[in-house]
Amino acid sequence: MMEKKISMAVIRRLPRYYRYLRELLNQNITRISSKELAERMNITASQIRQDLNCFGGFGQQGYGYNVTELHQQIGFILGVNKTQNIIIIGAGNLGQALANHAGFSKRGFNLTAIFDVDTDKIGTKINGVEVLSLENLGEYLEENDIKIAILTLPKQHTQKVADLAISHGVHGLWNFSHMDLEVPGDVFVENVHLSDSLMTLSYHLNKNN
Amino acid sequence: MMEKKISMAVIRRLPRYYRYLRELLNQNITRISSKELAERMNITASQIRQDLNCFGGFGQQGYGYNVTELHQQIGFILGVNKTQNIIIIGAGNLGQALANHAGFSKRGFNLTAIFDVDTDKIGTKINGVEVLSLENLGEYLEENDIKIAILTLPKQHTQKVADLAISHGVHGLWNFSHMDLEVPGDVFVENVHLSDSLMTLSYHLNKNN
DNA sequence: TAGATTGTTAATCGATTAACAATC
DNA sequence: TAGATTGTTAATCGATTAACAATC
Repeated sequence: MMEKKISMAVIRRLPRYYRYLRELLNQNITRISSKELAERMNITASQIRQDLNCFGGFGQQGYGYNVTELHQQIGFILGVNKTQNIIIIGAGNLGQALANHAGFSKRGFNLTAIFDVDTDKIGTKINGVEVLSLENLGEYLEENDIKIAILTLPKQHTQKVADLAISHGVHGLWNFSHMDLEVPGDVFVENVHLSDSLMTLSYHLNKNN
Repeated sequence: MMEKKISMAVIRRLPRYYRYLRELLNQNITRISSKELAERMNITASQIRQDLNCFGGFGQQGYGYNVTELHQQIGFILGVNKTQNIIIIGAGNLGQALANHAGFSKRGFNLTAIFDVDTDKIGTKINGVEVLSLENLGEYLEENDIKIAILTLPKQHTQKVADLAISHGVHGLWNFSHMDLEVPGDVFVENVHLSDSLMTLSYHLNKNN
């Protein structure tokens, strides 16, 4: 499928396009030019056309883009057109919040299990999903088709749990631990470093002091 | 303070430097060269020196950087050396999880109140912090020194609540709603679009299909 | 056909890396 | 002093924007 390498900058814009196209569909707008979409998104039309052409010619000269089709194509590129199983490792505040988050299932992510070490939590259900013992993680991954694990556990344990998950077939890690993971080249890590994010905000409020 | 414009790319790396320097301190390492730090962080020494020199010459030729001093300087640049009051607007799953998150107070962020519209929640406490009615938000902001608001409410209401907060002195928004905010030029928005982040991860697992 | 807008090439801009003189 | 490593300038690389021929 891949010909030239797609830059990270482009990839990170795709979900935003997807979001704006969804909004257009909600407003029953079926056709849009790069120029008008650019105005709505506050970027250049040139960037939109360059970005989309990384994946193919989705538009039509003289007409623009068909919103339904473009939305669908980007959904396909992002892999949200199908169901993907995910697990959460770490049933703390954040893990629980993510388990209860409604938005993920809408985008095809199917939470099948939550893992923790706390015996008070093991055996209970969060948002209808069972909490299992971390001891059974390897076994569980062998028996189920899980490519994505959400890491919401204390940072001291994150690397070794990640290693375990990877050794049992997980290829994508959504890492909420406040540290960087080392993984093989064929595993992708998406970091959500909340403290880093908050510090960036703080910087902007304090830069003129 | 500011002379030349600091690029966003540099700013987003600062919390990561801060994190690695903290780690060095924990290991009782008091001195480090850009070369060695670069190896640990998997970036180039050149980039480290360029980044740091945006803010001043923190190093010493022939020696390297004093870890304690550099850590402190970056903390100062990020504004985490002092206490900053923050509020959470929206006491749902995510709002509650953030309220319970221990890490923020460690970096000087002091949660003073949580706002919601749910009468069952108003008057209760989350992690020792009172939940107040959203109706009292404007009044509260007038009476307290709050520069940062965390937005964890349904996206349909986020823009108007943001407008209200801004009109009462809030200058930084940590936006967890799945939408983009429009704000005046002197207000900074840091977005945490979790769905976008998860879709980026999904892309990488599906790109070779 | 004429008008509009894409796909794509070329130009510009900014960020990263390399090189090295300054200096501790 | 000699060795090491910074601060900073120059070179390279990549990403964004502009321009325009292709074409619906």
